[in-house]
Amino acid sequence: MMEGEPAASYHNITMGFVRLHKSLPDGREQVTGFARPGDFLGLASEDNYGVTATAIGPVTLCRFPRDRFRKLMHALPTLEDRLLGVASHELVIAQERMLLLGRKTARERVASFLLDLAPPCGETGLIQLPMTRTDIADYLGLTIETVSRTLSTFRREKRIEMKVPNQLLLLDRNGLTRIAQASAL
Amino acid sequence: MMEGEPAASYHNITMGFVRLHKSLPDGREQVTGFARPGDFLGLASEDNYGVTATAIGPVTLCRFPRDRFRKLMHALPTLEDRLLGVASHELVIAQERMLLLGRKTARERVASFLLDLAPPCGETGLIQLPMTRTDIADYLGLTIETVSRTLSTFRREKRIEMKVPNQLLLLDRNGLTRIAQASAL
DNA sequence: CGCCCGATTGACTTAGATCAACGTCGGTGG
DNA sequence: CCACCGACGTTGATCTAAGTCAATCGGGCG
Repeated sequence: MMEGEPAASYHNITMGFVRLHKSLPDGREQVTGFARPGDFLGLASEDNYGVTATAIGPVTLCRFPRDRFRKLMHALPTLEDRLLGVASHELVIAQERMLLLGRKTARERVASFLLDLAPPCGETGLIQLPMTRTDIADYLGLTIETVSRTLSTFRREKRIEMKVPNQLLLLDRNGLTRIAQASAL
Repeated sequence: MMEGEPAASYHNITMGFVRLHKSLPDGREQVTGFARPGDFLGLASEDNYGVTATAIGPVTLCRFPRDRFRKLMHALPTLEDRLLGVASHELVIAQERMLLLGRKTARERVASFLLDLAPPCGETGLIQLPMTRTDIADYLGLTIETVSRTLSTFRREKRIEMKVPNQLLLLDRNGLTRIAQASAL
């Protein structure tokens, strides 16, 4: 699924991770979101896709041809209802990201990012990062260097632990929450 | 309608302009969008509103209590269909804004903003700005000074004309389009 | 073993923010 | 009627957060 291409299908991820992104002619990239198993792709499309989807590692997904899916949707009002709910939720998330991209500092962005990843990890605070530093940077509107430096700072401050680059442990969730919300120092 | 408040109603603007925004505890603001007559408010809500709506000047709107509206929606599948379409469109716009906020320069942002305002003005290119420089800055993730300076630059470059601060004329739509898309200088 | 790719760290640069002064206009009251 | 005031906008000087450029590290793979 590629930005600008006719939106022929909806998809549902069954395994793996997908990066959704848009780009500028000169190569600058903005990751608009990451999709995890269970996520539904294609809602943010009109006649053409608005973003490009790229697999991060191996992915399996379930494809629904657009016309057939729309018929199904009309036959099952509950489904359409559900989709409207999903779309509303995505809009709320999108607005939160505008606040992050438009007004937060690098430190606040990275803290917000870590906390967004936290829920699925429950109490343990152990986070697997399926994406590279480049993906994170393009997601947060920063450079890989700034992401790396900020993570190092959090490590020095004992807010996170990171033995390997793509697996980390939240040590100070409260502190990170304060930083993410920009509540006074 | 205020960020975090229970989402009690949907609204349809019949007159005037509304600013939708989120803010950080220390006062930093991000305008997530402006709404014009005909626009529908409340789609981007779950149980609570995700943004605050503030009137820019006098506004009249049509209020739909949430429960009643949802009943109506279930009775009229065409309406729900329409709303899903609106939500998809909003998502596409939101993604475009993430690209702008995350990756575009000040110059590119202001050019994009001007072009977004252009359509309703047709060929003439005469744009009425209902919002202040502060609103524009908070919309584009910039400061008022940068917005003002960039507009002055465009004026010096004969791309726009601006006799009074809130009314301007597009002189070089092609040039602005090139700038907005970041297509080589 | 050596290569390559991703991540980290350091030195330096810069776009845009901040701080500050000034201009302009519309409203208010003397 | 016009002098004052406050809000909004513009412009200039300076500062800084984050970007760029560059060197180094480290782990997986052929």
